[in-house]
Amino acid sequence: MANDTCIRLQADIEQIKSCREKLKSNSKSFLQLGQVLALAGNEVRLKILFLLEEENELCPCDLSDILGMSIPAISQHLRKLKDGNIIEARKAGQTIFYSLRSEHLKTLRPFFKFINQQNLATV
Amino acid sequence: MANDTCIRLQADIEQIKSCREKLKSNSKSFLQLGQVLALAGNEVRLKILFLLEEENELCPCDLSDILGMSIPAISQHLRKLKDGNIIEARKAGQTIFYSLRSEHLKTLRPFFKFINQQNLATV
DNA sequence: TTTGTATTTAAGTATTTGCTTAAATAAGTA
DNA sequence: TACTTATTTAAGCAAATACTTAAATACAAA
Repeated sequence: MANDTCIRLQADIEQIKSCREKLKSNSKSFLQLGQVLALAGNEVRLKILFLLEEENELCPCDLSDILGMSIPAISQHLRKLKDGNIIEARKAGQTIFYSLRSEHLKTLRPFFKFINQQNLATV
Repeated sequence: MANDTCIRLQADIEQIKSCREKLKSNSKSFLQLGQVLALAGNEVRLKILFLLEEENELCPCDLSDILGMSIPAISQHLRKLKDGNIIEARKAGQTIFYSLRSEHLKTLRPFFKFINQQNLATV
């Protein structure tokens, strides 16, 4: 945070002040949305989320097969998604089924929509 | 990619096959969307994108003031967004104004909408 | 109880990320 | 021309990320 040169001479001080306030009043949203986007911004996790939306629920073993990745790698991605409250777990015997939490569906649905639209466009 | 244990005994082979195909036919979308989400998944860059949407265009110096960060730090974030084709630059004298590229607005708008909705909800 | 299956956890590591400081460009001004 | 301003680039570094392998946990069946 070196105070080198700024602020610039012709800067619109009012604009800068207003921007600072906008950030401040939305700070919670930026943190919250940023976390969800950071999780979805990994290609493996994006695929996992997409598959959970499509199939309703899947277990780590199935995801490992589908994505061609090791089980621990999948499990660690699932933990991140679970820690971020994006997915939840259901136990059935020794199998654990993961599914999307409805609270975040509103945020995620535009992504899925985008993917399905792209698919229609290219086929 | 250790082939440790999977696939599980009661796995639905058809489901796994169908999922693999879904991923394959959408592979371009996952790559593309994943890159945009990875860029937006950083809180600083999310704020920059939000501000560019609100203010139309801003220069690195203004963003540095608004966000309270060094100019090089801002500049490097802007370069990432530019490399990802999310923003574009316009030169005016020695000042460079950055703005959102319209192609990606469709993907980004739900985020801004979310932020503004949250703001309404909490005020 | 032993064995096998499904999953998680832990430790190690190579790569990426996001900043820092210092130097390099580029364009206006004196 | 030299000096300031706006921005980028480069090098260095601490922290985070995403995998690996090996060990631990939990449940079910023989």
